[in-house]
Amino acid sequence: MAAAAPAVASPSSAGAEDPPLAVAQAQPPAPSAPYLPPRLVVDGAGGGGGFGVVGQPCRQHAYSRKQKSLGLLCTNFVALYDRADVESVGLDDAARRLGVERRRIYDIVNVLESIGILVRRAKNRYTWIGFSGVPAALKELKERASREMSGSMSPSLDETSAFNVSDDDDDDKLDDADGDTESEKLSQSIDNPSDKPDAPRCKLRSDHRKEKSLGLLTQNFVKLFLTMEVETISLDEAARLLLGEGHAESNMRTKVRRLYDIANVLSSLNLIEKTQQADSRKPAFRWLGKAKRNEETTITAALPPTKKTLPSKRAFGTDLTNIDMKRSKLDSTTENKAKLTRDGGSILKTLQRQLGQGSRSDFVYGPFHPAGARKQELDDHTVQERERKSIREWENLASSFCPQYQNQALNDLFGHYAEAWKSWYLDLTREQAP
DNA sequence: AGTTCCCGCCAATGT
DNA sequence: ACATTGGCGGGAACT
Repeated sequence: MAAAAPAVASPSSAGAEDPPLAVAQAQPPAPSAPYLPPRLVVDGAGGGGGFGVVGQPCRQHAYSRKQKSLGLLCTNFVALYDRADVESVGLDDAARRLGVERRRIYDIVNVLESIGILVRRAKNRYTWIGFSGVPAALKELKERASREMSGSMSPSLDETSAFNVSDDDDDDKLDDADGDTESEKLSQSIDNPSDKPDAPRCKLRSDHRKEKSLGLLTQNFVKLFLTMEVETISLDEAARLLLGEGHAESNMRTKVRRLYDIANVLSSLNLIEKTQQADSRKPAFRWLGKAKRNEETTITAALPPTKKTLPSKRAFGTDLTNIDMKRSKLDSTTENKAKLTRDGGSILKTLQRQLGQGSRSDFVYGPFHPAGARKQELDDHTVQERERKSIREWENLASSFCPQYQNQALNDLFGHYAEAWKSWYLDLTREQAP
């Protein structure tokens, strides 16, 4: 069953009343092409240091997993749906538009939901909340975390004595008034495999699944950042912490794999950033969503506002599709994508216009791993300052970045995103420091 | 050689 | 029974 291209067998291709996401849909002038993805984001990639100039798919690529990365997909996903007029997201629609298989969408959606950006409404249907939902979700997570932590736990020591993968959690969905989705939660309590002999009935058997869900893992991962004071965690540590001590090696490996996935999307959302552990050169992640302990009362949004670079020109990553290409398959049709690349700008244009074009927003929301830039930076002045400084980096980056792929679409979000953050901060401060 | 992590099989779940 | 969801880990791309 080679499911090469995403089956186009979709009833509502044109979507009679599909959401107006079609912003970037510019009928590709290729009626002959089988499915032809609308756009693609061609991340600089350039592997091996060839990302010299902007969006220009270096000659024919081979495969490049970077173009298929979850992070990129997430970026595109957000760019595609984060609009004022979007309220519903259909899985099939997303998959089709982004040119990926369904499975991938589930990954994205699951973590986005755990962060409050989405809520499941029904089968195949999600409601788009947007970044404005993040603060509340994080707050919730933090509270829950500290709550469950205060119980019986020694400082700086492992938590739950769970032997299995089970861990904390007391989930309770995203706040939000009104009775929305089935606020399923359940505090499982898996234990020995050989079930409980005389357990009345609170067994919750088969809920193992949920415990290992990406969404939960994401929340727990985030909790780590929100609670611990160390501001850089390696996936190894995270896995170790999230898993009990009961290491399983193979278990760890799997967990780490998942964490990579999560980290990638969180990175694309700019909630975390990849760095190196203070002293040990080990790669690790740092939380960017400022929310830890009491910090200055300033609202310093998670993303450094300052800097209004944005060269006014160049508008890249506008594509919303991940090319479809099998792992190791040099397809000659590859050259097609080159063509697709240009023409970008539609969304951007639109956005700019509705944003009051011209750099009104200060800062490029998503300089996701600007490949070269970041690397160089690290290399340059070996990052050592363990604390703050992230801001600095941003500025730095902002002024020296190579805009390959800057998703301007997100600029717009920044507005209410910051706003949300702000209120969140005040809220927090008020409540924990009367 | 080690790290990162995409891909998609196929088992739970849902309808 | 068919459709959705989504663990899970092999193994390839990328350091």
